[in-house]
Amino acid sequence: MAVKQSGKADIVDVARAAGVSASTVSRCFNHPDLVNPATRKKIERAIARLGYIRNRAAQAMHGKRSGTIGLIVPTINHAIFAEVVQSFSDSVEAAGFTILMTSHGYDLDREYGVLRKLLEHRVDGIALIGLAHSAETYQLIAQQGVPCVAIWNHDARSPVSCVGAENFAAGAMAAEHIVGLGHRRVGLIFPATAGNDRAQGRLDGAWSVLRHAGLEVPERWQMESPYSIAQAKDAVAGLLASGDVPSALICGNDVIAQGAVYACLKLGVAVPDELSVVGIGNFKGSMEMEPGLTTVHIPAQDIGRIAGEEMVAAVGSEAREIVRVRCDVELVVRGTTRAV
Amino acid sequence: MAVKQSGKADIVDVARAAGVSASTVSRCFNHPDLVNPATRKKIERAIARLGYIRNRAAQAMHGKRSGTIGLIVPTINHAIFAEVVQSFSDSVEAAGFTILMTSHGYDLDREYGVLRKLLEHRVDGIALIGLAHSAETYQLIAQQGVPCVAIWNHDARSPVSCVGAENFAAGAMAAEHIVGLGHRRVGLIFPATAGNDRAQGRLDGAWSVLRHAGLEVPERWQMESPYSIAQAKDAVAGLLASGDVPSALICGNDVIAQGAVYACLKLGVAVPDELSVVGIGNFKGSMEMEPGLTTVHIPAQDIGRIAGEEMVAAVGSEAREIVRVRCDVELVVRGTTRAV
DNA sequence: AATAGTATTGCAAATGTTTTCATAAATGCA
DNA sequence: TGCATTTATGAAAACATTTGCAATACTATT
Repeated sequence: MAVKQSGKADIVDVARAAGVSASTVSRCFNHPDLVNPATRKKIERAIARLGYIRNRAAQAMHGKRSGTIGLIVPTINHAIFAEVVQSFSDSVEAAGFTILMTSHGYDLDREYGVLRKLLEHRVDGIALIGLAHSAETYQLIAQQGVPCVAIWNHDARSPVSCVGAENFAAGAMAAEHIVGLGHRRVGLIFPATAGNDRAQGRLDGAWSVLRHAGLEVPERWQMESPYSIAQAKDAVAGLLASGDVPSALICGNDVIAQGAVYACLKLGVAVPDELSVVGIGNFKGSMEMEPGLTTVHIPAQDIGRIAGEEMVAAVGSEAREIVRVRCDVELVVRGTTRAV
Repeated sequence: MAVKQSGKADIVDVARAAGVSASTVSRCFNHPDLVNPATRKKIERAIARLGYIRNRAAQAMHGKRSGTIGLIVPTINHAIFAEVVQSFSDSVEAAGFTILMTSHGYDLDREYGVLRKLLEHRVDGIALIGLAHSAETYQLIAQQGVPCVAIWNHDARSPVSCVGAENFAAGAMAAEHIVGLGHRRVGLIFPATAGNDRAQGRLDGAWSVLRHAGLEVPERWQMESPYSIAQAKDAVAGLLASGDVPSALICGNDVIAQGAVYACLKLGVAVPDELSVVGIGNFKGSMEMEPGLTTVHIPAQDIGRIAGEEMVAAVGSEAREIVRVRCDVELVVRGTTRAV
């Protein structure tokens, strides 16, 4: 019997080639201990000969797992998400799952749309970034009863499981460091906070500490910049050129901080002697910069790994309890800050 | 009639609720023009009321598209892959596909394994990074007749479609720039080339130009470093500390180049006055560095977008012709190189 | 009014697999 | 040797959907 058109073998072709029934072939995959070692050999040979590849779509129809985890990110085109996505992905792949990934570009309506698509594919679980999502998104997840883990933020009152750091604490820690060094003239540069609860939390944390210390921040020292080196550099260069300059700058993340340091380098402003700069995140490269960036470490790799483990556990169990894991942040003092 | 257990509605529940047959509901999704607008309304209301979500696994069983594209990357934890993955992903998502993503950590055997898994999920197409893959991988793709696009490299004799730049040209361009500036004492720092045809091509290109110019590169100036700022910085710092230093350094990519520049900054070696540094890639941040990095621009975003478009086209057509798109590289001279 | 054509819908078969149940063969024990 | 178990296998139903075909109702044409 000749091989059928290549790439079209199904389970009954294999069964025929091995001289057994389709049931036996199926069992050979799913309960190998129930089939005679001799027949198993025959079947395995037939599989190899025909180049058979199981069809998970057909398996998934039987209420079985699809073997996929849906991952929804704002964008992967950032150092920080790339790192957390990679470790999350490694972690769930180790348990045999594959990642179905989509991005929404910080648009919560698009997020709802891609969530629906993921559910059409019958993902076994959903991972999201952050805890700021639309009511429809949360409702759909609850209604479908699909395991869900929010990555990156910790909140004791989160409506779904979460694994992450407290952004408020991170922002507060950065500000405390600056205040503790005696700075009174402090600038802030953060991204727009709409739909970005990470940034919002950090900013709130920083403000809380600054207010508590009795510091005012004039409007012109409150800057907004997306997570882009180029735009942050421009914004800070503008500030430096104005001549009216704070003695310290708290940045929404390390990318912004890096842009700020480059702006200083370009305009001949000494860091940290004339301006102290603190970032948040401790991204790759922040340590190696010259001078090394003082920042608040957020353990992205741990967060991704733990989130993956929680996801696998949730998919494996029937209970839908909410688990919340807090990963601690930590101040890393390097060369871009000094006492005034 | 009460709603069934939430999240469990199937197409016949919807049909019952709308007072039509399942076929009509199915048609309502797939050939809406064939169903009466009035019935369509009824059905849509029923869908909304029951919170029904189509099951693509069941659709995929009918030889229909699964609506997924498999994407296999060595790692996403690099600026450069993140960028190309993002634009590829945007591009295929615009056509309604979702990305099934896996990584293999530069291990070609694992690559074969994850490819099989992707095929089990009946992806409509496969995207790979680079053209260096195992014979089994290529064979499986050919045998399954699944559309395939290799991203990142261009090669006129590639066994599958490809969209990318010629790494040989990129390496040659970097070397020509250095030679053209009159440098005779040149160092090389590249990652290990096993399983990484991008690096190999660049290195070959650089060597070709250097040899042609009659330059020798002593062993001690041929360094190896992975794509890591930290390790590149260490390696170059070691070189600088040795006292026997070239006048120019050609780096395997911008991450390595950045590490090299930081090493100089740290040890007080002036760039470009004492050492010229050229990178390859033109990553985000390379322009904003101080001094700005001279590098060879590889249009990652274009490559990702075009690869996505080619993928969508290939999935839509029956023909399996190989198409090869070359994206040109370009020298970007900034502040880290000067004539000697 | 008869005919032909078109629009709309339902029935039933098909898709590739898993699983339940039943059957058959082999084994252990008296 | 006969009976009860155990082991190995197959037949058929089930899963959620799509689609070819047939049936019906409606519209236009003569």
